Amino acid sequence: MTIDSTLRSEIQKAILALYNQQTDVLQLQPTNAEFAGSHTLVCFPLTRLTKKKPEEAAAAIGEYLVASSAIVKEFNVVKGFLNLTLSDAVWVETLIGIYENAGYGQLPFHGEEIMIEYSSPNTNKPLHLGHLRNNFLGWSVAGIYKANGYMVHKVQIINDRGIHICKSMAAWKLYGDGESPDSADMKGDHFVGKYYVTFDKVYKTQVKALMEKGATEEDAGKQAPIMKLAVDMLQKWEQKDPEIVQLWKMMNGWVYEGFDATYKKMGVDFEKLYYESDTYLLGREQVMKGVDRGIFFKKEDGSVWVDLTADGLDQKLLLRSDGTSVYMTQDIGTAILRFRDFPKIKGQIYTVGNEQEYHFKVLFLILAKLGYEWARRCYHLSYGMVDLPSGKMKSRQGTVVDADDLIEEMVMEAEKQTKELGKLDDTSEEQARQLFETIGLGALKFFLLKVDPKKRMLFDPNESIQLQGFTGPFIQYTHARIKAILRKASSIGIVPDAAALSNVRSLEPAEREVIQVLGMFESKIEEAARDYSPAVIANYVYELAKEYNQFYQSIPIFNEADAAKLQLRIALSQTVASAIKTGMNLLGIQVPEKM
RNA sequence: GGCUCCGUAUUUCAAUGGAUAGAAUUUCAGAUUCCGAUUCUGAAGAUGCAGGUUCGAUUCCUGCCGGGGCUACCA
Repeated sequence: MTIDSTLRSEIQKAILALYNQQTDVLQLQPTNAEFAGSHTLVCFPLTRLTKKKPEEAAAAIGEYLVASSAIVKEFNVVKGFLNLTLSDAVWVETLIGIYENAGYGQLPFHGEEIMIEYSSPNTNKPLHLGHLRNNFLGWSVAGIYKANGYMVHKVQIINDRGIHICKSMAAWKLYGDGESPDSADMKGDHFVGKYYVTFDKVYKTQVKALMEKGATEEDAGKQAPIMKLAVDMLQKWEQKDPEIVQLWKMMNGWVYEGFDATYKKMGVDFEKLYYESDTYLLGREQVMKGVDRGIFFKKEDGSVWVDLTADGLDQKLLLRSDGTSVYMTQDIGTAILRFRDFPKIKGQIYTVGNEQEYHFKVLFLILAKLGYEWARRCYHLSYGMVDLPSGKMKSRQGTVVDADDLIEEMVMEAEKQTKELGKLDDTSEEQARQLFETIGLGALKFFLLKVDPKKRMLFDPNESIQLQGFTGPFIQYTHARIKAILRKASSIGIVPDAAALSNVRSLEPAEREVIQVLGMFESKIEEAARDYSPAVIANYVYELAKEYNQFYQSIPIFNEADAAKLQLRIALSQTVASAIKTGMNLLGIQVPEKM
């Protein structure tokens, strides 16, 4: 029973007693700092029930609560707002409850399973900044669902098939000269990406040359020899030409090796990988069946379409006139395959950028038309783009921020700034290196996760490694400092004990405030799942750390003669530390014991 | 053009229809016995424009202005 829900039922009792009315829509919110109290009941909406002015009703309810409820100590009324002050015993009890609950912040498995897809890059070039937002977001939402008691299956779809990889293949075949990532001393994904760039350059020169000879831009695009080679490779691949399949496997293999290294650094993982090359045929089969059942229709040229005009959308292509599949086709197949593989999942979450909102709207509609009732429990976790100060990232213009480079830079910057502070006396080389990674990655993850996923955001590489303010390292530091306090406490033999704590009768305001924030943790985890938003957790953990720092600053923890009070402060510190740790872990961020 | 998302301090982000719109950053002024100055306190500074709905609007509705995205037999 949380304080909020207890208080709600007390207020309901009061309204029933005073006005003989039932209501479960009470507007309860935290009290503004300028007024006394911790909880505020907004009384304007109650006028209909009470038939009184808000101020009068507020005063009456306040008086009733103080007289009859054990938890409400005082009240004051400002306009229609009823500010309530709770008794300190309630706060102490709350703290003890959290302190003794080892599983705080983690609900037990309640039987529901859910699948989350994230990452899902193309296999023709390395991961960039946008992928980082995707990966951190997906991984974190998975963690948040787990904390809410779900069994979560993390998957991704690898877009290993299609013209994009054939472009890299074509360029490598023409200019690669048998080179491999090893011989070039490059990461596999960067190596393949290099040939994708080569393709683009050559292609542009060829198009330009053809246009100078009088071809239209469209024709030139199709006629360029290197493009013809890529298209030819794609067709041969579809016909399972052994040589092409071999080349395709080799180049994708290089990319996977590179991706794996990056995933490891990012700290993300997957339970199962789906490959487009494995699912597009199932998609095609399903589409054909849909045609037979009259859900889709075939045009004269043999292409297959779905008509969504009744749903306010357009007609959408599902199979090309030559019978080959498109993006939508394989996504249909993938979705169906996943529900076959994991029959118990209640739904799927797709972590994909918001430029594909239309695609997923269509996909879910199609799946529903095909009769899959789970289609309405598929959700597109759509996130905004990451912009740079120079504007939008464009791979063709080389204005992308490479994921590997960025992580490397963040770690180096963390090292530089930590060394400037010069507090690494007793740590080994290995520990120090680990710490720099923890701080660098922590800063990066926190920076990308603290913003509401739905919104586009700005990433300034120069400013991203802040150690102060609303940042990951600030919170990491707060945790490390609490740990130092706890080490000292245990060295002088202070061990909190619930029975002793419950003897504490009065609290300092700063202590009350920390406990109040602490008490909101579980509701924040629920909220984060409901909104698919790690930003909720990031904001909460920051608030908690800030609140603790104020407490730390205003109250000398070890200058307390009263043993029970001292224990309470240590219990408080310990509880905050573990809440910070749990919260940060939901964001995929480690918190060091020392830093 | 149609559909859709977004416009908040210098800047980057907050704000279930609630009180004097919060943080961080920047600048200036201060604090610190205990555990660790990556901390804390104070000051300055904002809702694109015009209407509407109501006790109350950053939030909901309409229009305008400005920006992004989608609107492929690409993925």
